[in-house]
Amino acid sequence: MHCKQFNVGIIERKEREKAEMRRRIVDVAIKMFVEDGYEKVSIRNIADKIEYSPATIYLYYKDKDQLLYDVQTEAFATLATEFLQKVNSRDPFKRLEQLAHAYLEFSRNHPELYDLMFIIKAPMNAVMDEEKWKNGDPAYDALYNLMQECIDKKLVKFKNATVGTLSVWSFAHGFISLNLRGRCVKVSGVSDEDMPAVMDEAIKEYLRMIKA
Amino acid sequence: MHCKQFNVGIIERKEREKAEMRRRIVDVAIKMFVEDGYEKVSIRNIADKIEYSPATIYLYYKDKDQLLYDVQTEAFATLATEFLQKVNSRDPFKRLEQLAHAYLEFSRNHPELYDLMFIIKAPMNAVMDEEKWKNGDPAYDALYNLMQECIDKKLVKFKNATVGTLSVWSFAHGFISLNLRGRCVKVSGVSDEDMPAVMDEAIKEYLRMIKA
DNA sequence: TTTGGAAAATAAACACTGTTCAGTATATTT
DNA sequence: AAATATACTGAACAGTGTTTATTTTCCAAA
Repeated sequence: MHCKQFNVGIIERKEREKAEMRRRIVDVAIKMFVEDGYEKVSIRNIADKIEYSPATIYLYYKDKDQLLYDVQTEAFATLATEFLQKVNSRDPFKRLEQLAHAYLEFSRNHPELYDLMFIIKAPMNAVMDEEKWKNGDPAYDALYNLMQECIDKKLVKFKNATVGTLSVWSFAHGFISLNLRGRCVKVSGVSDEDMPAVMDEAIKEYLRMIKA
Repeated sequence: MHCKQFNVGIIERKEREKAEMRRRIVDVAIKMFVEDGYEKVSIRNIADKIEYSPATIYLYYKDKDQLLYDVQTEAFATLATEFLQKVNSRDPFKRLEQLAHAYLEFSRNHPELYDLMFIIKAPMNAVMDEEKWKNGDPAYDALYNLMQECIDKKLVKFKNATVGTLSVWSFAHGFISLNLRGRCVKVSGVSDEDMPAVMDEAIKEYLRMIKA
């Protein structure tokens, strides 16, 4: 109970080491996601790769959901980077098209990350009911602000930015998730190779329709 | 190797009993899905409820995926029934609206079934890569044929029935699945109670947009 | 420099999961 | 009644997330 910690340098190093360990865990987890798929990501597998005991992970994360939440954070950071790179047009509506295209491309290049970000339940269990889910904010806000600008400049038919944002997002997510889960190809008769083209056409058509 | 079964009545009864047992298993499984959620549906839980050993279930189903596939079949039958009841207008475009509404309503009344039908991976593992997924066909065809009729009568903007069908379906599924997975409410600022209204409005707006 | 105590890591266990298999009980045929 | 085929199950295997008691490591005071 008595205060016995005097060396500030050491507690700082300890905190640094704690953060480094969390980084190591998340890095391995995200790598396993991308390389081996969601199924292979177990606490024991992660522990094996970082050469620690499974119990050690629980010294750094309360449970698996909390860990997956941090992995999700990382995945959203990747998406944000790609948005910044690819959404750069002067014309707001063109930026909307670029954003949609970047979103689709991300889902194709990182399907396992997309899963974790938008489909899988687990990481959301780490978010308590009262508090807010912050991971999705930058990506959502990027679309929302763009939508608001398009509405203000009368470039789209939407009157309400929230409805417009959710509509565009849902349209893209619907296609992507149905496809990722094998519901799309296996029922529509569209071949696996042609699916991306169909999706591109549908998105293009949709964006043409919402244009004012 | 020699043919030793002579009593046809008995083998017929055996087949009947086998079918009855499969029914009992599927019925309990679907009941557990609806009542307790996907998470609680384990082979052991099902076995407990039907008062048989877990190993017995494997005499009737190769694995859990095959069982979930049969549960999915049942769920799609429920959806088909609701379609038949609620999609009855003379006007094809109105039928399209009715279909969309019925789809949304189904997802709200049976979220766990919706999950199994359109989101969860497992039941699709039972479908081999070469063969077709038949469960979704009646529902997909209902929308597809309706879409084709609307195109033929120039009631919608779509030129291609497949693109039109997948677009409408994806739009609805996107909203529903983002919402079911807690991605929608926790990022948009829309309250949990207002979400259905926002979805209804968005769908209404979309249907207005695709109208020729 | 040795000792006392805090902090970090772990082995082992618990309660689950899907699945398999050897062995038992039941039903049918010979 | 004996032999055989069918139906069923207990126990085990290999895996999961998680907890706890124990050991190892590390740092500060005596």
